Amino acid sequence: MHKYYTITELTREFGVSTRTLRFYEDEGLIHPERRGRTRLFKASDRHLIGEILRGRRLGFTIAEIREIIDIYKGPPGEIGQLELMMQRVAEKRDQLNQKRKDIEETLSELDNVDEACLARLAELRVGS
Amino acid sequence: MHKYYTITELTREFGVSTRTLRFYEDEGLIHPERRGRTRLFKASDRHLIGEILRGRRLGFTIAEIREIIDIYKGPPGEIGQLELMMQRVAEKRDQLNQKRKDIEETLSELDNVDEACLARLAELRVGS
DNA sequence: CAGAAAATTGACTTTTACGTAAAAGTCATT
DNA sequence: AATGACTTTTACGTAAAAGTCAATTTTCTG
Repeated sequence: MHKYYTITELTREFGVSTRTLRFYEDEGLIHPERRGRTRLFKASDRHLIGEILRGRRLGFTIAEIREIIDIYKGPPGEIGQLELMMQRVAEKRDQLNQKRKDIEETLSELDNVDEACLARLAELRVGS
Repeated sequence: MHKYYTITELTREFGVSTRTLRFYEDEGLIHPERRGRTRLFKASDRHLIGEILRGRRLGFTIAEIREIIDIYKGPPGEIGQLELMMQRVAEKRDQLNQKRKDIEETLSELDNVDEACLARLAELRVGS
């Protein structure tokens, strides 16, 4: 039961252009099958595109996204490789924690602005 | 008690180039004073640079960072303006919540990878 | 099987966010 | 007065990440 997706189905679903998906293929991030010259995307490709775009929303570059994808590809066999991989995981985790902290800070400042707006509105309604 | 910062003091503190800070000035994000032609940065400028770079780490464009900064500039007086501002705050909050969700998902996948690595390492040590 | 609709490649363009180099001006020390 | 560390403006350059356009296939549909 292989359901294949066409490129435009996916562009519609994810809100990106065909050019973008082809670009990701050129960059080696995805490897859709071919029937003739036409690309056929499987569920796993679709899933991967989701992860790529998630990385993009977080401001990661293509190179960084590639690193993350490589990590997902599953643990290798050899001990040295495993330790290196765990180190890379730790680095990515640090980056993400930094971003999360940045988000919390920004959100809390937005909260302040919001409260200030509400307070000012209340004043205006009473008729300061 | 005006302590001024020079441009290179700030580049060192924040790990950016002078070009970057001048660029942010060109873009109207910061407005350092001048003594002659030389820029003098105050504590408030320094603080603002911190917020700009925080936005940058989160993958916001200069235009988006400008929007956020404009929001911080404090609530305006008029009712219509206030409502518009609260709307913009809500939009930014949505963006940030999306990013936070993206982060949580990515972190949890990294956790899986990490566990898989640990499991594999344990196997290897026992001697599979 | 024709014709429309969709997909392909390739080349060129655009936008963003700075980098870099040139040519001076500023300032504190020696 | 000279050195050295900074700083300025102006201007052109560049890498990343697509967008756009044109010319062809390919595939789907009636």
